Amino acid sequence: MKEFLEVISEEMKNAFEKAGYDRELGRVSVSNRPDLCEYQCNGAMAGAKKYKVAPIEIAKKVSEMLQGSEVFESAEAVMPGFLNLVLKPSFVSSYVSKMAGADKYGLDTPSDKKTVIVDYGGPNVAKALHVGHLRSAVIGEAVKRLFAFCGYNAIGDIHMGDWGLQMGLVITELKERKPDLPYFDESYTGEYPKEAPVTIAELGELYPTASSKSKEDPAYKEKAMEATLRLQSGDRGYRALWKSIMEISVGNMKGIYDSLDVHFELWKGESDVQDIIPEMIDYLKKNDYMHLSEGAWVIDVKKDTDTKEMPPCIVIKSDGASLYNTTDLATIMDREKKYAPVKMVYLTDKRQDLYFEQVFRAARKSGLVRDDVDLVHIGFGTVNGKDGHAFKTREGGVMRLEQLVSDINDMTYERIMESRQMSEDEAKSIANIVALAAIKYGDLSNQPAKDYIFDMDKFTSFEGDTGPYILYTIVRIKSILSRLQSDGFDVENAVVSGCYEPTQKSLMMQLSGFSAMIRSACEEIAPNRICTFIYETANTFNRFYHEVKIATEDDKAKKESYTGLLKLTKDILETCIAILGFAAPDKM
RNA sequence: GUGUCCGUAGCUCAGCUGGAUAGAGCAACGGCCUUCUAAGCCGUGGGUCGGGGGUUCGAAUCCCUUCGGGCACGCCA
Repeated sequence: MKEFLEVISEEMKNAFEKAGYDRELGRVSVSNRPDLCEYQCNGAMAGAKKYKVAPIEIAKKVSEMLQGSEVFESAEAVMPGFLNLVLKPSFVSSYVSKMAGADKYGLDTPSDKKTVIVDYGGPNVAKALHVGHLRSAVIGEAVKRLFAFCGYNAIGDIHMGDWGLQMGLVITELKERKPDLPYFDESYTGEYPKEAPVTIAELGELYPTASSKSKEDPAYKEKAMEATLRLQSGDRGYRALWKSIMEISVGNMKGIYDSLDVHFELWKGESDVQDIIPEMIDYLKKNDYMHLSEGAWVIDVKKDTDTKEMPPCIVIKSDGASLYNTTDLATIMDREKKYAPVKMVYLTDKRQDLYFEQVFRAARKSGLVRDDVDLVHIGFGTVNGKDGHAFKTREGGVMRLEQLVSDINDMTYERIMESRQMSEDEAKSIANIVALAAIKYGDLSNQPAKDYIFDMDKFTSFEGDTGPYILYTIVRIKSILSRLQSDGFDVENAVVSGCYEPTQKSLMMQLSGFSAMIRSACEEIAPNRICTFIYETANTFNRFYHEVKIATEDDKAKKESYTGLLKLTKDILETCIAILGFAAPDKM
């Protein structure tokens, strides 16, 4: 289905053509002066020079061509050459009515499903999830769902850090504490215990301890590196221990990601590509993509057009070990072979911008991906506290993700109990839904690349541009619909048939922008656009809500059309928040 | 030093490919609940869009320059 602005522009372009001007001048946009008109066209001014005519003359002529238009109620030419447009209510309502009946509310999707891989989450197996992991999870999940909605086969990969020095550190520290474990007994040939040697709480504490020890004590660090090497070279006991640690760690992560309604199709990590690294290295060497520099194997990624310094991409360190770059390149190669995606999207901290630029260039140059595969890095900003510095707990420690979610849940629960009457259980379950909306909307409504301030009080205050406000609006709609239902009104078959009120027309025009908004959000990988759209939609709806009483409307035709619009508004809002990764309760 | 992102109301932020009086939210103040959830709606006050040049009929938006800040810059991830 054609986008709303396209349909309108088409009408305008025809008028330009009929008036003897280039039809491309007829592009219509939403008015930035809502007090004057609904839509506007500035083409007359753009064309003035070309035709050596005063813009107002062009505008006037075009305006004449639009007399009797089915689309425009009025198209007024005003100085210096604007075309101020007001739409026919009948045109608006017929478009909206078609939208309501169309698949995905009229969004066109490609007939063949192309694959997009979204690489997000990126947790470190040895470390507890903290606030820093929030953005990657929240934005990544939204981006993945957005691609899926737009007709792609979207695959989310968590890409865990499960193979590096951090594992060696954890193993070393564990060995110090529990040297009698069978994993450390080289002569042991039996089955290793099913039960993990550490609890998740211990694990969370093991890494920080080991990490600080290794910074102070070179001998300790040496041991950790040895342990890492031993693990990587396949020591039976170490592998079994690693597997055991992985299991509890992954189990724990799943729980936390589930609580955020974040789900991955692939639980891959650095360890998964170990087997193909030799093959890749071989390929890179054979084809001379790699050369030795200062003892390390590197791929030169400098381009003549570069105005900045571009260090080479190091693939093998001078001590012969692999690193982050190695596994990332191998992962690209692996994904290319297994999924042949058209796009790979990475969500990490923006500090890794240069790093990904290097990796992408290296992958391209060496032909690890086809030329037309789009490799994009979405670097996001930091989550800060009110003081503008990295978000911390009250005590000044690192805020764990679990803690953060549970704090927001509690605050939300209290807020509900303050102003609503319901059972404790009901309030708790609603609190979880609302809290998730608060967290995710609070994050997603910001541009990904910008740092933002995670203000607990603001996020749980539920006023203004917040997730809860959006949910509240949806709940209001649900409430009317259920009232209509219980009044015996045929909600199910109600359709948008006519337009009677200004606020109703505004709401229809707002909803009409849905598919264009989704398309641009997807093209630019900007979930914040969806937030802006639903916020505007909620505002527009609430104005309509206050203006028009639906349940008590006597006119049957009006009531039906209102109800149809109500349903569409609810469906579109719910579709949007589902893409963003949260949902609305039935009441709140 | 090189590169990169940013600087918009007291605070937090929108402003899409340049367009007519720069928008929201919070905070402040004033209205609106016997009628579909007041977590809402309506209204008031508040900004030389960091500064200076330039391009243009027209600039928060594009170009240059300058000041201020964040971040990154070969063997970490």
